[in-house]
Amino acid sequence: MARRSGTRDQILDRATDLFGRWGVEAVSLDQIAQEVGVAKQTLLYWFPSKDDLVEHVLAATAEELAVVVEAAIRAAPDDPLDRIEAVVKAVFRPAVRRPALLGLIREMSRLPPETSERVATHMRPLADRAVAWMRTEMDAGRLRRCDPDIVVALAYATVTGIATEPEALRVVGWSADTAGLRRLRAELVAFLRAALTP
Amino acid sequence: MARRSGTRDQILDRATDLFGRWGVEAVSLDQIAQEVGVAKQTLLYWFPSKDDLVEHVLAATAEELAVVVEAAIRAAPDDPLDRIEAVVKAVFRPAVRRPALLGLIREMSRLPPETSERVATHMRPLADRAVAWMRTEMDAGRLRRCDPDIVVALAYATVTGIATEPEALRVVGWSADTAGLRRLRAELVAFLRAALTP
DNA sequence: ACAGTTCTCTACCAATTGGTAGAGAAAGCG
DNA sequence: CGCTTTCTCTACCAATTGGTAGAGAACTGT
Repeated sequence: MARRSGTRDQILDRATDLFGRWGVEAVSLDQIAQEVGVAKQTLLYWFPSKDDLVEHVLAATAEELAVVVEAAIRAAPDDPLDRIEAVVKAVFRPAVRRPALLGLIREMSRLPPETSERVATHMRPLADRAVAWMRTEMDAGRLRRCDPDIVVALAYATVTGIATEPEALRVVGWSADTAGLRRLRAELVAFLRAALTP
Repeated sequence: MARRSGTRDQILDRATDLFGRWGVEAVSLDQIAQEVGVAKQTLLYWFPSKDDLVEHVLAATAEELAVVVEAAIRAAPDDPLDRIEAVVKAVFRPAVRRPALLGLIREMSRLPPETSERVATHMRPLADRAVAWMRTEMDAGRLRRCDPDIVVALAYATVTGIATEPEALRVVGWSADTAGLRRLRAELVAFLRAALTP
C-alpha cells in the first residue's frame, strides 16, 4: 500500500495501478516506464520479462489483501455478522483508494493457467479458512444455513464487482464523492448482513 | 443468441466471445478474422475500424440482455422475490452458455468515456425501471427497505461477478459440471432472496 | 451478354510491441 | 587510486498492431 521508494518498488506500484485499471494486455512496458520516469530497459533489468513483472505484481497484491483481511479478522468481535462487516470494511478502504487492487485479482482469469493457478494457490488458504469458519458458525446457528463454498464466492463477487465497476453504479446515478462512498459501504454491509442472517 | 449466418453476423459473434473472454485490447483483428475464416480486410469492410466493431458488439450484447430480462419480467409472477428469481434465472442461462456476454458488459469501464457512455445509455432505461419497481415494492413492504439504486447495482455485481469469474469459484473448489451449475444457481437465488426479503 | 453493386481478397504501410546487446554512470571497497 | 558490482541508459530488432489501396470474384437486374 505504502508508496515505496526504490526504482523496483515504484515500478511495481505503477504497474499494479495500470494493470488493474486497464488490464494486463492493454498496458505496455513503454507506458509503465514512461509513467515511472525511467527507460523501458530499466524495467527489463528489474523484471526480465513482462510475464515476470505481472507475476510479481499479482503476488504482491494477493499478499497485501491477505494481510489486510487477516488483520481485520483478528481484530473483529466474535459475532459472525460483525466479523464479516469488519472484513468488508477493511477490504473496502484500500479498494476504494486504489480501485486497481481488486481489478487486478480479476485479471487472473485472463492469464495463462499456470500463472493464475499460482496466484490461486496464494489465496486458497484464506478461502479455506473462511469456508471452514462459516461452516462452524452455521452449525452454531449464527449464520444462515447454506453452501459455504459458494457463498464465500458470492460475497467475494459482490464486493469485488461493486468496487471495480464504477460504470455500473453510474448507470443508476451514483457518484463517487465521499457521501456516495459512505452510502455505498453502508448498503453493501447491510446487503451482506441480510443475505447471511439466519 | 442464435449463431447467424452472414459474414457480418459471424464476425459479430466471434468478436463477442473473444472480447468478452480476453478483453477488447487483448484481441486483435487478425485473430478474429482468422477464427471466422476470412481475411482481416473483410472485417474492415464490414466495420470500418476496430472501435466501430467494438461498439456494435457492445450494442448487440446490451440489446440481447435487455430482451432476455424484459421477457423474464413479463412472464414472471407478481411476488417481487419470485420475479427477481425469474430474472436471475433468465440471465443465468445465456451467461453460463456464453460467459463472454457478461464479461463484455464489464469491458465498458475500460473503453473511452464516450463509448461507455453510449452503452450506458442503452442500459439506463432498464436500470431505471428496476429501481422504480423496487421502490414501489419496498413501499408495499414486500422487499427489504434500502437504497434501491445501490441495491440494484449490488445485485447486478453479484450475478455478473459470479458468472464471469470461474477462477474465484475454482479457489473454493467448485467445478463447472451440470451439478455444480445447478448448485450455483440455487445458492445465488437463495442469496439474493435472503438479501432482499423484508 | 451486359454493366453495376456487393463482397472478399493480396499486398503493403507506419507505428508499436516485448525483448536483446552492450556501453557508461555511480557507488562500495581495497 | 583502481576494481567490481549495481544500476540505468541509447540503439536496435523482429514480430505484430490497426489500417489503406486497389484488384478481382460473384451475384445482381436488364
